[in-house]
Amino acid sequence: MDSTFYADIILPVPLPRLFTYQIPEEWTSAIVPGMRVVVPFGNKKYYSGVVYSLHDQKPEAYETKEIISILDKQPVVNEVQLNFWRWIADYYMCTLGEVYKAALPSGLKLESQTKVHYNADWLSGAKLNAKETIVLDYLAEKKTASIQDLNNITEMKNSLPVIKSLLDKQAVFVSERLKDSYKPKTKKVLQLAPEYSHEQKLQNAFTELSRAKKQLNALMVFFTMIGGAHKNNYAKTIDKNELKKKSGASTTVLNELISKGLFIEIETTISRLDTDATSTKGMHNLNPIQQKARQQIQQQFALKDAVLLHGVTSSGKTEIYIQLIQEQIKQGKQVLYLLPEIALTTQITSRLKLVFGNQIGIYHSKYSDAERVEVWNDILNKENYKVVIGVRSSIFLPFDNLGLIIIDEEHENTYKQFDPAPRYHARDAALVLAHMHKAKVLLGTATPSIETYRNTQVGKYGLVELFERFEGIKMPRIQTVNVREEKRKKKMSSDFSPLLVEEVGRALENGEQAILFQNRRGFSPYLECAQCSWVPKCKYCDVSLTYHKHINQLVCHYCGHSNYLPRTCSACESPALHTKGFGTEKIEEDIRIIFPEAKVVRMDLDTSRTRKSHENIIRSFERSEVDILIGTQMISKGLDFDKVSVVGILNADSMLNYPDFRAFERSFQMMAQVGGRAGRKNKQGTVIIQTANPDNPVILDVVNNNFKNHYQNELAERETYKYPPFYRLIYLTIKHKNANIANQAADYFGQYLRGIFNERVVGPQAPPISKIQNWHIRKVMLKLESGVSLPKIKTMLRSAIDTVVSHPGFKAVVIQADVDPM
DNA sequence: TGAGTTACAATG
DNA sequence: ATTGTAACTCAC
Repeated sequence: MDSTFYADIILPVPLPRLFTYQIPEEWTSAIVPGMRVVVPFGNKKYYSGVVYSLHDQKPEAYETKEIISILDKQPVVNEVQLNFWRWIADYYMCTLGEVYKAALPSGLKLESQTKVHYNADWLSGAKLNAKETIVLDYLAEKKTASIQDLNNITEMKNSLPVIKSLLDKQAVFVSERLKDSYKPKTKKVLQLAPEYSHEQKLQNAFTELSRAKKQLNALMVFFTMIGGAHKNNYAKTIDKNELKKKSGASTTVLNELISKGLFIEIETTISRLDTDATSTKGMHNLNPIQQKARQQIQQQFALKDAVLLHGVTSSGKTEIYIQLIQEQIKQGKQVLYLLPEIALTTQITSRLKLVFGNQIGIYHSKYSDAERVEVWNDILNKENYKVVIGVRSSIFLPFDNLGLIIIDEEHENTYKQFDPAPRYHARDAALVLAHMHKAKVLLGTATPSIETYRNTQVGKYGLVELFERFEGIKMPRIQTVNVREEKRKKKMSSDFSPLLVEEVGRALENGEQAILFQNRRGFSPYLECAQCSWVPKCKYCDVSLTYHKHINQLVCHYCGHSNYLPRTCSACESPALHTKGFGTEKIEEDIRIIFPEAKVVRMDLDTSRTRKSHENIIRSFERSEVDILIGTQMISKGLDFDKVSVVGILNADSMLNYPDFRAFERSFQMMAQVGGRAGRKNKQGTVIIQTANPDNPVILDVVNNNFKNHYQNELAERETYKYPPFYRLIYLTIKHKNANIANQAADYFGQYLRGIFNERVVGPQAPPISKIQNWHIRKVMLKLESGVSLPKIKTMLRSAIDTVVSHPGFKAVVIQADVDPM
């Protein structure tokens, strides 16, 4: 009987198994699944991993290594989370290590950093080349440097070969260090030392300080700050920095007072998160229609685990959410409020803060990592937050008592992570998470996804409808303009139809605002040779480069590589290179010519990279400092502007013609959502859709505001062509740096799969963009009818992938699976 | 001949 | 992913 215990550890590597380590005897009782530990991995690496399970089965095939240290006294990941991680890894065909990487904020993951040290005992005998000399001279002075530093000073992408040769010559040695990248924010406060609360002692102190004028002054200011030299105030603390500012005393002066024993210095951790609001005001009473919807939701929750709230924009969904959240808090439960993107958080957060004060935590990627660690710890320790507003990744927070998950804008595809693995859909994963907590799920949207709506129709989810706009706001009038006709009649001014120009002009006259919507950034300007039609392409990817006017450069939207403008055509050397296509930049330019007086602002990925700039644009639009807002789909997401009377959709066809089975579904959602921005109290808004095909069924459904018809049409199409929700899809991506090997591997893989799955296999095919960052890409699609056993399919698929990538010659082939792709 | 590149196996 | 090693390539 072996009394040694072992732990199976999740490590942040994309390897499909756990790693077993021996637990040092003194820790056998201290260690629990969910704790972080440091373990050696490979020759000289250390990783921090998460304990998945404990057991006493000694592995027979190899010698186990020991756990170096335990980082936590309590688990940072709870049991439900570990089960949830396991589900994600199985369902989305990735490793637990990949889930671990996605789930924990990086502040909770330790990074291993290789440090290079100078060997002082080294006797210079060997000859060194130029680079080696540079590195060694630098180290002789600094003693220690990171690989990063050395890359910088040698101006090499990778200084490792140099370091390796120095290592061989024993001129340097390296060490591994783990650093904890999260540091709590602290502040220093000062307090009067307790012995000075005696009147006499204090008097003496003042006398003694009579010669140290600055110290005396600082002490006086301190007393005014605590509210006077009175016993009741002596225990109060003052922020050291504030005292410094108010008294004008330097740090030395204050430190002198500390060393004399007058002050004691206390270091306290403070929260980076904004927790001023503590009020629980701002609950609005629901109107009768909202009241009824709320009751229906509760009735449905008694029968079903998930309910879809299908409510038009401005129908007051948020107020209903607030009531439901309030109820959960009363029962001592936690609530997760999922939003698709940061654009939405600002408005919703301020609304919810009014009601729930500091019980609200916010979790999204544009927050600093330290802030995210604080949210994580707050929920782990059950401190303040009962409600978390967050994006995709907030499903990984350490909830232990969820009562309700609200998934707002349920149809949004930003809930799906594309790259890297885990390629999970936060909506679908949240439904599983809710099930684990026995919690309810409320899905909310004005334009449900086909999948979700079908679930309501087959009785899996409840359905509550809310088709009345709040406070008598009318639904907008939607019109189409046939741009083909207008072009033929030469009525178009650049990309704007006469009707659109007229309506925007009228809005401006009335002091109202307009939104112009241009679908996706990809529909953007590029350079073309007027003589031979040559178009500059990215040297690493199979895409034409996009022209960015403000930086006067060509940029690849796939790898971000930017190029200066060529002066002549590379094919025929003609200097006649012209910009083609139109993106938001060109629209901005053209609209300024038509309406020179108007204040125009553009919002797309380029202008709102950061949270702040995004908020600034939205805020200045809300404050009516902007007349016309031009944007990509970003602007379609849930923003409620009060003064928007006209919305123009400049080119509806580019979305409809997109080669994807979801093109119609997305077009409907996009047009309906953007259109929903129009309209204000007591006045009907106008939506103008510019298209070459005004009779397209999707456009007609948008014009008639007929979601049900759109759903029926779409459902029929999906069934005929074997797509979700009738069939499940798995995309498989085959990648290799060499186009030939990519082809061969893809063909081999395709045949192998066809042998197992027969006609369910489509491809392999080269995708429209067949090369990204020098990786050649091929795709295979699997269409699985409902009723097949997914776990079995995935096991077979896994072994098929293993067979291909272990085939000689295909060892460097990468095959990635994307389950339920968007 | 040896530095530089590429392929591959192992990681507990 | 990362790292070490074996096999291989290419210019001198």
